[in-house]
Amino acid sequence: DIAGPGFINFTLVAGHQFSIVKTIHEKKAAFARPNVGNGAKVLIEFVSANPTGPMHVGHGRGAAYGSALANVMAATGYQVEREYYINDAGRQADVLAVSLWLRYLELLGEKVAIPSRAYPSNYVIDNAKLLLEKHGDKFKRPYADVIRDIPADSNEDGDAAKIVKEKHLDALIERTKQLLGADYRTVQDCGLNEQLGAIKATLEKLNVKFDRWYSERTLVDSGAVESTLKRLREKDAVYEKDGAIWLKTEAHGDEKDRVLIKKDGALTYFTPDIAYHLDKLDRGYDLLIDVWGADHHGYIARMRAAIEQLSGKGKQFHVALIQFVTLSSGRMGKRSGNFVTLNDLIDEAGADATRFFYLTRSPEQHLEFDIELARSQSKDNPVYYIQYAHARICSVFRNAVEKGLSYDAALGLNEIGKLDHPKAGDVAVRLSQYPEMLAAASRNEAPHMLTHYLNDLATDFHSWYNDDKVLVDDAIARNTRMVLCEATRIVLADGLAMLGVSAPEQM
RNA sequence: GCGCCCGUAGCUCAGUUGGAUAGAGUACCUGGCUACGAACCAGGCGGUCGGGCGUUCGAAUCGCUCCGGGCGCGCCA
Repeated sequence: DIAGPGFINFTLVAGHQFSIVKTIHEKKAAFARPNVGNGAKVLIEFVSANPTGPMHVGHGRGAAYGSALANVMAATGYQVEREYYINDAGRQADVLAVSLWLRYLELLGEKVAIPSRAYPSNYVIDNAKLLLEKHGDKFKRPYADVIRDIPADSNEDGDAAKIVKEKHLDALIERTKQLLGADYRTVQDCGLNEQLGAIKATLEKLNVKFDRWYSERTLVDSGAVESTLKRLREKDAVYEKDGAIWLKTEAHGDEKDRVLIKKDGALTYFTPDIAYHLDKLDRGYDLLIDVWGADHHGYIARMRAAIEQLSGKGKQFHVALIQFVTLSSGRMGKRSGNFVTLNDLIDEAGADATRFFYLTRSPEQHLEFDIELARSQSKDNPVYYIQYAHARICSVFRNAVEKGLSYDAALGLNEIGKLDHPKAGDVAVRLSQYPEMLAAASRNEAPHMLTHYLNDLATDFHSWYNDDKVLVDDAIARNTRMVLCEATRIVLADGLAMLGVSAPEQM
C-alpha cells in the first residue's frame, strides 16, 4: 500500500523471512559472498611503520583497518594482497644506524654526546647491547675521530634550531659511513632487523597478516628509481629549476610542483616512493589502496599526480586516511619510554578487544581509545557482547547432547516456517541483511559497518534467546529453533573472523 | 591565510551516500535468574543533529556562511 510520497509498503507472507535459514545451512558462509569486485586485483598497503622503533597506538588502528578491509574485500569478489613497505633505505634508517652506533660506543666506555634528534631511549640501548654481544668491539672507533669538525648540536626549540640539529645529525651520518665503511651496513642491519622483528611480533599478536614485506632497499638496489625518473622524463613531466629536478604535479591537482632531486644531488622521500607505486602498478593491480595516517593527507595529491602522469591510473589509487588515536582515562600498567606503545596496549587490553575497539569507529573519525574499558574483563567490554552470543549458541548445542535431546537439522529446516516468535523473525531478517551489508562495507571501504552489524545481530539474538527456550521437548519447536541458532552462529563466526577477532565456544 | 577531517543524548560513537517518529553503548532510575550461560533481557530518563541562510515533496546527510576542535601546508621523512 502507498504510504505517503515516495513510499510503497509491501507485506511479505508470514514465515517467508525464515527461508534465509535454509540458504545459510546449505551454503554456510558462502551465502554471504556478494560479487562486488568482480575479480579485480587489489593491493592494500598498510602499517608500513618505519623499522626504527616501536609502533604506537596510531599504527595499530591502521593495522586493524587494513587487515579487516582486506578480509572484507576478499569476501566480496576481490583478489586481495596485503603488503607492508619497509622504509629501510632512507635517512631514517641512517639515523637509526648512528643512534645505535653511538650507544654502542657509549657501552664501550666512550663519553658520547647523543644528538638531540637521534632516536632516544631504551630500545636503542638494548639494540646496542645486542650489537656488542654479537660483534664484540669490532666497530669501535675513537670518539674524538667521530666528533671532529662536526657542526655543533643545539638543545633549543624552534625552526632555526631544528635546522642546526639536522645539520649536526647529517654530518654525523656521513662521518659514521666513512669510519665504518663496509661495516656500516652490518651495524644498520642489526638495528633494522631488531626493530622489524619487534614490529612483526606485535602485528602477529594483533592477528594482522601480510602477504609480502616489501623492502625499499631492494627497490632502490634494483635501479627502479632511475628507471622511474627516466619514464617521467619521457613523459615530459620533469624540469630543472634552481639546481633541483622538479615534477610537474600542480597541473594534476597538487598545490605546487614538487622536488624529486635536491640541488645537493640527494633524492627526496617522494622519489623512491613514486618508484614504489609505479612498481605496484607494473605488477598489474587494478586498484591500489594505501592506508595512511591523517597527517599525510597533504601527500595524496602529489602521489596521485605522479601516478596519473606515469600511467593515467590516478583514479585507481585510493588512500584511506586514518584519523588520530588518543588515549583516555588510561593508566597503563607499564610503558616503554614515555609513550604508550601498541605492544603495551595489546598486553593490557588483549588482541580481541584492541582490534574490536579500533574497528568500531569509522576511519575518518578521531578515535578516543578508552583503555580502562577495553581492558576490563567485565560485561562493560563491548567485544564480549558479540562473543558471548556465539558462546551461548555453542553452549546450547553442548547441552542438547548432554540432555540427550536430538538435533535434526533437516527436520528443523523443513518445518522452519513454524517458528512463531516475532523475535525469531527479527533474527532471521537480520541474517538476511548480512550479504548486502558486507557489499556496502566493501564498496565504502568501511569495515566498521561490520562491527555494528554484528552487534545488532547479537542484540537480536540475545533478545530472542531470553524470550524463547530452544531446548524444549517438542521436536519441531526444538529443531526449528536450533537451526536458527546455528545459522546465527555461522554468521557471527564469519563476521568475527573477518574482523580478526576470535569466536570462542565458551568464555 | 589556504587545504583536508570532525562537531549527533552527560560521556564514547553509529546513521548503508537525500527518506518515514534521529539510534546504540555507557552513566542514572525501575524490574527480571527453581528455564538452555544474568558477560543477558525488559522498561524509563536523556536531542534546536555546533549556529544561521539556502536547495526540495523531504536534509544529520547536499550548497553557502559563521563558530569550535584536530591535522597538514619543506630542496624533512
